[in-house]
Amino acid sequence: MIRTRFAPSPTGYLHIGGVRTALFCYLFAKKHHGQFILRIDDTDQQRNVEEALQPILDGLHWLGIDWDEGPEIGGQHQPYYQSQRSAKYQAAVEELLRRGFAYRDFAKPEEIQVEREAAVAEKKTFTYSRRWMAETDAGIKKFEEEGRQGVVRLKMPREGKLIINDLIRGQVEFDWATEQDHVIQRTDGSFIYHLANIVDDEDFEISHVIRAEEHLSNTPRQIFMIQSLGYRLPEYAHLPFVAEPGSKTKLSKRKLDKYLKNKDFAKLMNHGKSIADRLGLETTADGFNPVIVDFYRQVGYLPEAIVNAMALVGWALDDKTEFFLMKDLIRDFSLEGVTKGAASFDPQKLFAFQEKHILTKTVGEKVTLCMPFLEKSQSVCVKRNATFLSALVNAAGDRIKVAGDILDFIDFFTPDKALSYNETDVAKRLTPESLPLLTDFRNRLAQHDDFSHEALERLMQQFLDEKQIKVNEIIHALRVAVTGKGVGLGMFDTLEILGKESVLKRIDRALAR
RNA sequence: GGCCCCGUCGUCUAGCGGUUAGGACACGGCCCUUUCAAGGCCGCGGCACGGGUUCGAUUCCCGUCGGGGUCACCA
Repeated sequence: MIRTRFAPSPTGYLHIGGVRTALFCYLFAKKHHGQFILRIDDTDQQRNVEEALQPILDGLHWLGIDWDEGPEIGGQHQPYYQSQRSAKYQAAVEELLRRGFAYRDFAKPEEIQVEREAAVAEKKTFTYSRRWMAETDAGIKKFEEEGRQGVVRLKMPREGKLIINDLIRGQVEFDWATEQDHVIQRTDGSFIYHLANIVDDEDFEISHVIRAEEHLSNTPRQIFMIQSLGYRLPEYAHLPFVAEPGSKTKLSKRKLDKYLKNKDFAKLMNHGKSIADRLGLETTADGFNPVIVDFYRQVGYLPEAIVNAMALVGWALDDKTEFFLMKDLIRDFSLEGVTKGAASFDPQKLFAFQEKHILTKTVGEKVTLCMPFLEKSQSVCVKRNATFLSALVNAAGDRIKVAGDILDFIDFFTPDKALSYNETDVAKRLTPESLPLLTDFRNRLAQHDDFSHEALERLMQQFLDEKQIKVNEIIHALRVAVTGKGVGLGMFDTLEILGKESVLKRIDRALAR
């Protein structure tokens, strides 16, 4: 049975790089009819674990990355929180000690630091002298009488090689001598991640450890523990990490200021922010930015677009296929298709996937997606029914890229007498030449009852023929009069959707300016 | 600094000894057009460098350079 796991720490947000790792773990498991497990790495006893975990769970649910065992649903290997698994870690530490693969150490941090700095000065690999190592009760007692506090360290081999057969990178060699005697249990008795990690993987029967490349260097010490405890060695697959836009540096949530200097990233952010502002959402950089999944949910991206985009950061099926839904990915995913080099997060490409995916949605689906955004809008709105919204969404067509873009058309919901005007457009389009024509056309409209798109277009054509003018000479003025803006939907769609009463009121108001 | 990983258009990538080095996003131009989108067509643009191996290297090997990761009583 193939079993993979994703092991986030409760940090309060789901990072886009984490999504990619979780997705690949999920896809690999599902592809092979296996199971995907979610485990929570909360070994450093944070408070508010539940609170900091919820956004991560919500994000995964939203994306459709569902787990077979883990928080909320439990499973046969529970608990899935590392903070609740101390007894197992304690047993493992004791076993390591008993077998002589670990020892108690009483060095003070500053004493280790002196040795480490000496090694750096000599440009050599740091190797701990084991001066404060205690392997007997007498030794332990002696150090304790000096007032020293002990930790448990791994007694790493100091010769020979380790060869890791990585499913993505092939054979990777390490010299044991370059590895260090890492701490696995702290002075206060708590456990270090690497220890907890391998104990859990064994306990959860994880067959494939699929994680980001930054863990490759940590693998030797984990394998040492696995072998020392007689556990089964999982397969390893180290993914390239997701890098910053236009760079090869690992993407991090902290460097938002830097990313915003990237024009494409800034564009994505500003688009999202303009929607969030109109919804009255908090947009502090800490919780609202394109590195965090919740950003996309809040402004109305499609989860399938995010999944599609992230799947192709570091993976490809062939030289042409780019559109994938989750089911396609499960069918087509393979570790052979995973790239080795770090792949940078491309905001433009992600947006392009959003455009492609929303194109597949019906008007009805888009209405459902847009509705919550209108309901949350801060603007003063006229109540409109579902038919009205359908007509609007239909006319808007592919102008609605994300659900929040419906707010671009908020003027359709504004009371006629509260319509705001873009003064630049007014100055440019409501000219002495166009105003008389607009007045004439307004009167035609007043005598006309059929406000269907087709009828209005015929009416306009008649008008143009009679006046011997081109459509350009009036239509821009008409648009500004009716919507207050120089850009918008098709003109006849606009008139039809607004309806006769509204259109006349708006034109009159513009003419009265 | 030690160790490890990586290196094809600006970006994501296909390529697994012989290709006019393919696609996508972005960008530029043209067409369509009532604005804005969308769509159609065309274009720009790449194998980091130097040695080998080979009849032949983007592809295999070595080195150089460049980028990155990791070396915590963080995960």
